[in-house]
Amino acid sequence: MSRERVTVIDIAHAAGVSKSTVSLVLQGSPLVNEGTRARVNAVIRELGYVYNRGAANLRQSHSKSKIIGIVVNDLTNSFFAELAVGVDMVVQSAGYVQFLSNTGESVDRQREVIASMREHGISGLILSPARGTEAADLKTLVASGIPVVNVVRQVAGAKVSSLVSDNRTGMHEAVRHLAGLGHGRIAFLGGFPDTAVFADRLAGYRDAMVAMGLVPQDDLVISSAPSRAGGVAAIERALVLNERPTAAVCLNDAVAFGVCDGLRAHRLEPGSDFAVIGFDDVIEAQTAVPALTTISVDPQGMGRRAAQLLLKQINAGNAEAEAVVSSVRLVVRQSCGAASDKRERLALL
Amino acid sequence: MSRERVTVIDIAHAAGVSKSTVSLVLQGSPLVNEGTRARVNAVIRELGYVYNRGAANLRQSHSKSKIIGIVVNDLTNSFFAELAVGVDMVVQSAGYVQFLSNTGESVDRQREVIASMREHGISGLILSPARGTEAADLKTLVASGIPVVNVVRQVAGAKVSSLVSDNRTGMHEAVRHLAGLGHGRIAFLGGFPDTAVFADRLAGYRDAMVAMGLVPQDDLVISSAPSRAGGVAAIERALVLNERPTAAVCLNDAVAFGVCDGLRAHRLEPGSDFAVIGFDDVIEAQTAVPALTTISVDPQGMGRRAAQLLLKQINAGNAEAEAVVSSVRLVVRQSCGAASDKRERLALL
DNA sequence: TGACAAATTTGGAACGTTCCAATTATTTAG
DNA sequence: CTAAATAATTGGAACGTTCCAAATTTGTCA
Repeated sequence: MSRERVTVIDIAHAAGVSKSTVSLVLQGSPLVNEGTRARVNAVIRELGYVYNRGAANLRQSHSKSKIIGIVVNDLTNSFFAELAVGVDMVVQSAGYVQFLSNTGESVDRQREVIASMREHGISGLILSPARGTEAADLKTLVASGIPVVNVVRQVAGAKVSSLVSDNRTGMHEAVRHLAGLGHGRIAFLGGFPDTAVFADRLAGYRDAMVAMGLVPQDDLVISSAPSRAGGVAAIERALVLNERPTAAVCLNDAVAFGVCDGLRAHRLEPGSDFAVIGFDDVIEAQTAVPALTTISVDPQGMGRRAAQLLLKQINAGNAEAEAVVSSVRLVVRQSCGAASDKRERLALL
Repeated sequence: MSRERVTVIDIAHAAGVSKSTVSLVLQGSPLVNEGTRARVNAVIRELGYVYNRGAANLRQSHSKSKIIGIVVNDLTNSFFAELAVGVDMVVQSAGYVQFLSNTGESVDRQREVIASMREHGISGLILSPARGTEAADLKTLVASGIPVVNVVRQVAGAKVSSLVSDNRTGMHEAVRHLAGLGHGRIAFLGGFPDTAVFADRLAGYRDAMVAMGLVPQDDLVISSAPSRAGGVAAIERALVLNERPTAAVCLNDAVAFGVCDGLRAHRLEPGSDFAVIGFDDVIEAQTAVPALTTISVDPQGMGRRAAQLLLKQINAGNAEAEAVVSSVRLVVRQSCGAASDKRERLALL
């Protein structure tokens, strides 16, 4: 079935030039005569030649493999799917192709896939590290000069670039908005306490509480898995407190959706009976009912930026690690029961 | 920064054996003495050697690159994200790594990414073809002996394996269920008429209509983009018909969600005022409000099966193209206003 | 036209692995 | 103890490209 491969030598032969010339044409070198170039290109098309990057990589530097890796901790979360799409867009148009793997929060799996990607010679890696990833896990990778950009989560002590959203400011905004609507008992729901994201967002929550003259009570901070199911669990616990909160900021949109589910299970309507704000602005946030008020981080844009950052580092040879924080903005929709929506809601009744 | 690479020769030297022996160890050959193997492995770890698959591929057959490609037409659709996760699971544990690309329904982009993947020497490809893909687009790929498995959509005339869900039977089930609930005017909403998926599902709809003694009227078949926005548009058009439908089967879940949105915009509550059934059973289907009655195709399982099929073909050398249709089942939830849910609904009032 | 410069082309040595045939070391059988 | 068989190891060619230094062709100017 598989007829034998057409190589650069076959092309050279058919075009009546040397393999070196063909190679030059392949690389778009300006050194070759226009006529020759045309002839070679014609033969290439005619014989159906396909470039063998493996062979080329053997001779060239590491950083020219035109492969980047992207490994995320949970691809079923649409935030990461979006992120991957963003990355794909920019690497694709830069002529790269991406290895994508999902770790499902397993550091073992993560170690394996990164090792596998290294064997294949990736020029760079975009990583949303699994929970529990340590700087040591990235040690050999960075030592070998492969640029790494961490997204979403940082790894303490790792000398790699990172792109995270402005978690603290974002959560600050969310709390301020709720306080502005008159809420005093605002809960912080969801997330694993040992993650940087949790810490940052919680810090923003606390900042804002004191800034708005409220008391950040520890029992209003309820951690859980950062998932829809986690959200349900968290609101369950919040609703049995002696002094129930009247509003909540959630670690992310998934948790927020779960919180809405949980509220309904208790005959409470999110938006009118209880205000909830998410974080991320995943696609479903705007179409859900009620539409979710959330902090928009534009996952696809974040993917694009991460890819650009990575490509910059790849091309720069050995740029310094760079930490960029991506700004976020509050998107007010219905789930927080904002004034404008209240009017609309009343009009319906 | 990047210190020079450790090669098999360095290992050989340090372990006091020849490079051939090291190579044998790397491949887990039984020909090498246990003592030697242990010594070599120790050195490998010690020097931090990383296997260079590019070099190995140069010498080995095409089919051993341990890379498979997966290209989908819309990664932002969580159906495909799920599918990719399924594929990743099985290829990962088979020691493969996957190139993943998104075409966004562009055949040009698709052509580019497939070409790029070929250059990198993929051993096989899982493809959910962009709209408008023709058999000719896959011609060179299959001619070069690279196994291809089409998923979700087939490409007429292409001699490649395919894995599609049983669209016809699934839609048949959906319609029969609605008819059983007493609905007579059932619309078929969403999808582009020039796709095989549309044709199959529509056929199932028509089958079932006549089987249930109903008349399949053409004005009840309303095509649109197979997206949430398309669903909104489709239901808009359905609601201005002289004789409004009272229920709808939708091309997929995305359309169904859009239909629900559109219904609410007209003060109609999906589930009680109008029955809607989707297709795919994406993750959100069970947590949405109302939970979506839909035809479950288990996207992740489908990804796993596609990957298994592909790996089988890769290992077989040159297996025949195989067309497998994956069975589906109706999952009754709230959006169709099924009896069990009506009771629950009444209890709430 | 000759000399020099510029433009183009080229052979061969790498790159890091696998594979083959051949070699050497170790057992086993007689 | 030797021959044959078996186990283990090995050097070198090959894979398809790029890179370098050198060679060849073409063009320019006096």
